[in-house]
Amino acid sequence: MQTTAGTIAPNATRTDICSAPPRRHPRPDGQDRYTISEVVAFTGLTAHTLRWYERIGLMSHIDRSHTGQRRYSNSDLDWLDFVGKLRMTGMPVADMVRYAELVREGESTYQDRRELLESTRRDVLTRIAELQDTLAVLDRKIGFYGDAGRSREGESTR
Amino acid sequence: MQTTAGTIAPNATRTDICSAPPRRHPRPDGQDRYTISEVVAFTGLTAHTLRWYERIGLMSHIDRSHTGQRRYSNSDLDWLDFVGKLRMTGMPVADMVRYAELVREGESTYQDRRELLESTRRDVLTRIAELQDTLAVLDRKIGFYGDAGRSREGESTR
DNA sequence: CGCTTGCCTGGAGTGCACTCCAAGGTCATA
DNA sequence: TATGACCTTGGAGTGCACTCCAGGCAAGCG
Repeated sequence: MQTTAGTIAPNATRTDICSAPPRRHPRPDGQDRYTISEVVAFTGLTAHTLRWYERIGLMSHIDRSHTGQRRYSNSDLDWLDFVGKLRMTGMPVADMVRYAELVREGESTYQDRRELLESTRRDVLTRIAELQDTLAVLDRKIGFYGDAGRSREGESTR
Repeated sequence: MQTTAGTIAPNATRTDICSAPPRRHPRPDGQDRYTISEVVAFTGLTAHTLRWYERIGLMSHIDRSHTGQRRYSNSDLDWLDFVGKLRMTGMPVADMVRYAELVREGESTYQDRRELLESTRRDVLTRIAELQDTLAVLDRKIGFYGDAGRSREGESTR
């Protein structure tokens, strides 16, 4: 199933007016009724996982075809993108569901959402710092094994 | 149980001669026979986890007191430190066990160990880049909720 | 029409990394 | 010497995030 994934579709009709990142969708708005297997191809998630996300409320109910099959939209794809980012921060799925609920509750939850994102942001900064620390340790050890492979590293499993 | 955690003990007798990072141990070498609960306090791991690490071969057998209780050494602490770093990279425990086995097998495994660390290093770099990407997305969204809290973000759960 | 392929559902199963339990031995302090 | 905190073991249990299964519906094609 070859799709036009990667097509640059300028989504001028969307509502994210300001500081919008250049989003690209496989098909322009209006023709965005993707089957589950197309979304699998776009996102790398499995169909199981997509259905499960819907079941637990991480996505609101997806449009259906007249026979009941899921038809995903461009904004579903955007949401999945964002969920993927949150997943990379190590945020538990339950917290993502909480965020999704806040979004569904409407504008009154702006403050809560902002706080949640800011706390996530702090977590990300911490994690980056930890990883850079780890990188330094790895570089040091790789140095031992590479250059001075002879001199014993002070390493043992105990 | 207050300990002298954080004490700067110059471990001049250790074998990591070159490019050694300034390691600090709660007690100097020679008096380093920590109980499991001391190690819990130092590392933040649970006693359960420490015993489990030993069982699965992530640590080689720990010294025991005359009655069979575990007594951890400074180099055990160093190893746990390193394991903590590897854990932060998202490396599966099974891979860490593999690395531990390589260390136990001796110098003949230098090449393998180096390759493992280098592949881990690449993973870490990738992860840092992903997180920085995520950070940009978060900052953008936080901007929406903060400054122009009124203008609708192009966000919905679908 | 039959065949294949794709999709549907609720519920059960999987793998990972712990996490806890029961039953008992040990150690420090009063 | 007694009390209570700490330590031991093998094996079972937990929580998370999927992952799969059985049984069935629907569409496209020779």
